[in-house]
Amino acid sequence: MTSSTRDKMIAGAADLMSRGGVNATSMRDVVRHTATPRGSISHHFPDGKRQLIAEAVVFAGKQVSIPLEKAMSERGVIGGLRAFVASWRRRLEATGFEAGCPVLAVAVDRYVGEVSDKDDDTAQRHLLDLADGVFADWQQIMHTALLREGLAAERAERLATLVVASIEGTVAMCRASRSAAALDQVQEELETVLAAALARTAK
Amino acid sequence: MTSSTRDKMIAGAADLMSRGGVNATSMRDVVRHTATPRGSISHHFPDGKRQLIAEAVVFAGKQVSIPLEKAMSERGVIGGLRAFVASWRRRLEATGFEAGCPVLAVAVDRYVGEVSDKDDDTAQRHLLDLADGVFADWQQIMHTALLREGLAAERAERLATLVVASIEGTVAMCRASRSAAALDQVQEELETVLAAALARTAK
DNA sequence: TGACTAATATGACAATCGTCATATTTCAGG
DNA sequence: CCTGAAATATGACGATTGTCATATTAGTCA
Repeated sequence: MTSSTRDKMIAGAADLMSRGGVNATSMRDVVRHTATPRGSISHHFPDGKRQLIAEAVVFAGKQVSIPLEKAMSERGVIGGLRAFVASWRRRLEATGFEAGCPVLAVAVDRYVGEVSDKDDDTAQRHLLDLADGVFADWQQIMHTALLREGLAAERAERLATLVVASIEGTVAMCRASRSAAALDQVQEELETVLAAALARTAK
Repeated sequence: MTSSTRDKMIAGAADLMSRGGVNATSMRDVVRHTATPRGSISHHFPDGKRQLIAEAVVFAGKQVSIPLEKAMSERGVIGGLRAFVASWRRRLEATGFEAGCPVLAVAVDRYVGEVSDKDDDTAQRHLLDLADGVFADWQQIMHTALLREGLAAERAERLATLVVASIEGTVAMCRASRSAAALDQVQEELETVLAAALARTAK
């Protein structure tokens, strides 16, 4: 059995990263926040903090993509978008606008803590590749859902990028304003755009 | 004369923040990166790092809003959008996709470095208020430009939020992918949305 | 039960952080 | 030139960071 301690550390790291970014999340914070033994860090994550962050990014990616894919196939593009936005709004309001997206945090922050500049660069590139993969994953789910409803491939790709990027930006802005108003506005405009794009192919 | 050292520190802090976030930007990095005297930090910024970050946010906000406002009034909404996107693309490509938006970094990161949790909360809230003010400033420039071309107030507000949020998110995603492709896609869709919204009022 | 590995506990290490006290330099105004 | 304030230089402080070495416990299979 893979230790539950490991999973708790990963989930806790993702949560802390979503609240304060990569460098505001210390290993001591993770064990404090998750009530896990500090002595097990190097045992479960022999590559140290960069490994924990990397696994937290992948974890956060799946945590979003799995329900997103289900909502897209069950309720269509518009319904999937609504579920996507609703999950972010729930997270924002449940935490008093303290928690955002840990993947965006990895994309924005530079990981510090390597000894040489060479290792620092490769570690940073690895984390960025993982974040990029998560974003690409979310976009592809949106992309295939749009294709399924008849959109042209290039248009579907552009719209998928717009949806993911705008919601990522909006979530961060909502944290700054401590209000979900921006999320309401963006949701409405995205629904309008998607509905118009889908209506054009349906006629 | 207000010291040029002070301005260089603020600009350098904004630059480093846009590359690695708030907590990856140390005061020693700022003086190293800007070749400014380390002994002058507490002289020019008696409130320490939080003051430097705060001034860097305001600086970065004006650095964007001033040319944005000019482009909006000279070239209209579509032209202003293109100038807005182009300036971000230039920044991304000129730095090898290392530099992003320092205001987004403040919105994503939690500032650590205060002694008490009480001071930490108020300092964090202050920085978030500044970041929120910058975003609101950019949105309002877009908002008034849309009003000037005949859009209804609520629609103009929603579109302004969509534009700022989606571009902020896209810039971060472009850093992760080390490619400006997402920026191209988002720009095209935003232009389509704005053109359609403006055409409806023009008829 | 005995043995062996996984898991956790504990303390220490060097490095870096923001900040501050103190000393020195720079330089405009009398 | 003199003076006083602004600006810079320098070193140190305590606190925190990631990491690791060592020791102890837990748990599982023979």
